Amino acid sequence: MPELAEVELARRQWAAFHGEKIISIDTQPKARIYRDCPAPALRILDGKKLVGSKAHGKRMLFSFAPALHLEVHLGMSGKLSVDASDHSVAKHDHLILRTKKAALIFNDYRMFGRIMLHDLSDPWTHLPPQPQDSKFSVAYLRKKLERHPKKPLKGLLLDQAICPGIGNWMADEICWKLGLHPAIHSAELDATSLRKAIRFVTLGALKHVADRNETASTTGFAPGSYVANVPPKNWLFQHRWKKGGNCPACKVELSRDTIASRTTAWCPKCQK
DNA sequence: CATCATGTTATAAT
DNA sequence: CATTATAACATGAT
Repeated sequence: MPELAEVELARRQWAAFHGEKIISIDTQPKARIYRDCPAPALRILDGKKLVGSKAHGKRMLFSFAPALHLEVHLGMSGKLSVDASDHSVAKHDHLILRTKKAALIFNDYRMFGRIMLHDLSDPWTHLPPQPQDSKFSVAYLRKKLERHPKKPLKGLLLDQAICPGIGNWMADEICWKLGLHPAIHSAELDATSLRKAIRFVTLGALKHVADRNETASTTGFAPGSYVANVPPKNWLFQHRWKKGGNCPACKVELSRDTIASRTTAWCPKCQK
């Protein structure tokens, strides 16, 4: 269920244990999340200290001293959580890193998620700018619009090489904020207003979904000890999956269809 | 039993 | 060749 704000929240679960040494590792070697990195290779983390972490788009990077990194992608259903260090392996717990204080758990029932190991000092040197970065400029977006003139707006927003971290719900939210139909071609778009809407939604999501959980997510480690906050009622998010959901602005019933091969909800009155 | 799910990627089609 | 569209992946909820 992860887009950039949910990914950031997941990262902070494990980040609460920066400075802790890994004392044992449990893996489910047959799990598909190991398709890029065989499970036995993770033994190299044993005895190493988790020293830091960061996120980029929907990816997370957990760093171990020295120059060793575990990259995690949650796919569609992946979850990171923490529990007491004697946590017993639950269904779909594919990776558990145990420290003296806690168990760091990666659980993913659909297994679209994945993990990778890197031994470069910085494995993330060639990633595109994130919407929350200063390099995500009007000029950057204008260049992308020119390069992908026939792409529907929704598809442009979902393209991780263009807008890293944006997923299905934020893409719909951005189209709604723009007042534009999600199938409109990129060639029709104005880079300035597009950037404004993207930043409003991504920065807002980080604030509503990730930051408001900060205190709870970094204290204690009982599963579910933090509240899964969501954007406010005047965001499309709160209405888009309800059957007969209505536009939070004009109250007209929302339309839905498959656009850019994903289910898309929009307001037929506000978005033309 | 059929449909759908907050994602990515290999392959096909333009 | 570059861009765009579609199928496939695996499991669970409805």
